[in-house]
Amino acid sequence: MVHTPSLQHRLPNEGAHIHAPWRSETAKQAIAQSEALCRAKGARLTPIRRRVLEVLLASPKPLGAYDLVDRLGSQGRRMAPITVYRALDFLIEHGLAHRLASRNAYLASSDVSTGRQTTAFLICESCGEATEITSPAVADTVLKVLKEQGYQPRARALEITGRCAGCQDIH
Amino acid sequence: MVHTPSLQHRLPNEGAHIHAPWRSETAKQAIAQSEALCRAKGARLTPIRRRVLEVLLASPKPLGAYDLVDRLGSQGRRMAPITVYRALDFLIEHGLAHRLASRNAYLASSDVSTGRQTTAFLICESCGEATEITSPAVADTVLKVLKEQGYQPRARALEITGRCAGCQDIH
DNA sequence: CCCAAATATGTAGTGATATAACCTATACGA
DNA sequence: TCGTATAGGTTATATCACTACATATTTGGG
Repeated sequence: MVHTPSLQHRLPNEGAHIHAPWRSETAKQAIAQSEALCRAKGARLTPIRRRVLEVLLASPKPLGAYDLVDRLGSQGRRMAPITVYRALDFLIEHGLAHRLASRNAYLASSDVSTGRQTTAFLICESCGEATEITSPAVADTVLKVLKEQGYQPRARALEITGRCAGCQDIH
Repeated sequence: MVHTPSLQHRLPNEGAHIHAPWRSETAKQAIAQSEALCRAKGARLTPIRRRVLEVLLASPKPLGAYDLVDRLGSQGRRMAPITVYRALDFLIEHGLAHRLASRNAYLASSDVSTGRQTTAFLICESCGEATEITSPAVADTVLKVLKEQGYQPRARALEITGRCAGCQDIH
């Protein structure tokens, strides 16, 4: 059991936050935040990168790189895979998107302000939906374990697989 | 850098255990355990599956599927990738091996007796070595978060990235 | 403003990972 | 021992990701 009162008592549910970026108002807000963040950093959120981010934000589920190719190319000429990968690299590097290694899929960061802290993804093995959470309890525990083993932590994403509430009884 | 278990497994660390299956005695023991486990379950640890497991056990680092193809085929005819993948499927299904999604790599389960409990892997982003640990603290925290979000837990592997003690100062 | 350097994108090809489809061989129980 | 289930062989292909190099665009210094 991990005790981190200073972090936990401020938040309900031990501080796990969830977000719903694919709803259009929220997505607009996310784009605005991303633009602000890039401006502040001198990073260039070009039209291509912005479109990739928009498509990711518009999807409730993580998308594969070639899914993105398809969706981005629906209007006009098909985009080369490498172009999408480059845009994804940019977005990930600046904390605007994440890669789910266990699914070879990408999703928009739902809360840009958290930056590159340790976040966790709950991934439903049935429907594939992913919920991004920032849980101090998880972060603290992970940090502690890393420290114990002499590892220098690198803020990365934790992928936790389960079966979401809507998929409990299926199959 | 390889750490000797005798130095680490008694750290005051909330009970996180590490293992060193690639040392031959330990590997032999692991094979014996695996055989016993398969017999008990009526699962067939065939020669191919056993060889794949042995190669995994003999490696201090996770191996890619095609690494396995190379190592297994060094004597005699090259094994088809699908054959290795099928063996890996078997081993993973029975808790004898794990897949590290973040690296597209596979490693032997270092403690067969823990079965399919929640285990965690500390993966060094520099040298690629992976340390399997079973940490009650991590398991509890993850379970709690899953429960909060209405997820039904599925015992899976957690991949935690960092930089191991031996790679702190490099690059 | 113009040019040079840095950054971003286009284009073609390839490497790396994983599986499909179909068939044959072997093991196991009735 | 025969039939079924499981394992493995063979060929081809799907899927994911990147290399190498050319071109275009942006940006800052003169």
